[in-house]
Amino acid sequence: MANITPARVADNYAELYPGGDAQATECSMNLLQVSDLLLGNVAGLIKPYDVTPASGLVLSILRDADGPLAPNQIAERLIVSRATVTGLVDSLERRKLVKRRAHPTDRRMVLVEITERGREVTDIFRPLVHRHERDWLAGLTASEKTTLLALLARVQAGLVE
Amino acid sequence: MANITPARVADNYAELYPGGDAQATECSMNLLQVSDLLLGNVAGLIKPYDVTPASGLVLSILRDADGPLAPNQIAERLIVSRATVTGLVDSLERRKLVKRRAHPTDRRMVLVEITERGREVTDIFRPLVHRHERDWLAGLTASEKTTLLALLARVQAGLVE
DNA sequence: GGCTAATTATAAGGACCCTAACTACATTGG
DNA sequence: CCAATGTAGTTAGGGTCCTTATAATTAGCC
Repeated sequence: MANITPARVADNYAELYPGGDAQATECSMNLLQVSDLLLGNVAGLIKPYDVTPASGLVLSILRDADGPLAPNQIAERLIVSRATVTGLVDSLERRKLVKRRAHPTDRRMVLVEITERGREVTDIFRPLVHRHERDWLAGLTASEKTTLLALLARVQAGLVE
Repeated sequence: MANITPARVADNYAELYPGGDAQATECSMNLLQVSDLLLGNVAGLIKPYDVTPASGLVLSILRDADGPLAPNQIAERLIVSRATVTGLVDSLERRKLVKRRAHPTDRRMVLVEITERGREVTDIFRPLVHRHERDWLAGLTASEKTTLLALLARVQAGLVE
């Protein structure tokens, strides 16, 4: 098995990059690495249900919504383009997990509705993912998770400026 | 501009997922979201130099190595398959940023060598990325970054088990 | 009626990754 | 020595996810 360890900057980082911050770079590298591992784990977990991370998010959003949503709204929540949502909905519709319907009043719009089968699949894979999330982060105490969340929120703020 | 905020679980998470841990789920969601933002920022930053995140990593690895590396070694460091490295090296070679050479003794192997132009490009985009990493994380103090790194390392440990 | 804005869909493409199969070569054990 | 096995790199084929640009439709407003 691959022996994966936290990413480190070079020893001579400081002299190579006078304007840099070795800690900031290490944070970036490890943020990316940990996310990649996490995403891979999730992908492997839900693959048996024929769901991918992105389409799983769409299902999840629809499952929790009060009713059908327009692709537009889904795109906003996923922070992707509407064209991307079109493709994701296409693939979900092929698998009969969602269904497109006409908007009752605005005929430009489409409403995406989760099907009964979509609900069933979502209600299976999502608890599974959540249980694994719990296990993956079992090494952190509740207060450490609180700290991590607060730090991530601050990093995010710096990234969207 | 999109108003991106930290991801939150539903209010009724606890009753929906009795076996779950809302904090763990929020950590996962935000880890992925922050990484995605970070990767997007980096990609936009290096795009003018005609470098993508993955090929930039290959260049970076070669730039810091003592000499040429075998694709095998690059794949190990990137944690991707050899086939992926073949493609990345192909694209870098097309742009004259790296060059393939025969291994002196083992004729199964190839050595990938960064070119002078590759060094120049790397020496331009990498300091730029590092300065931005510093700015993106400027909202965190040194000790907070230390904390974040420690927490990420622990999360990683939970992910590779 | 006519203009502008909004919405979805389509087309074309790029970045990134994988597995499986294949070739060439090296190594090992009889 | 040589047959079997292992290793390195590539190729072929595929999949996911995302983009921009464009088209077609409709809404909303003057």
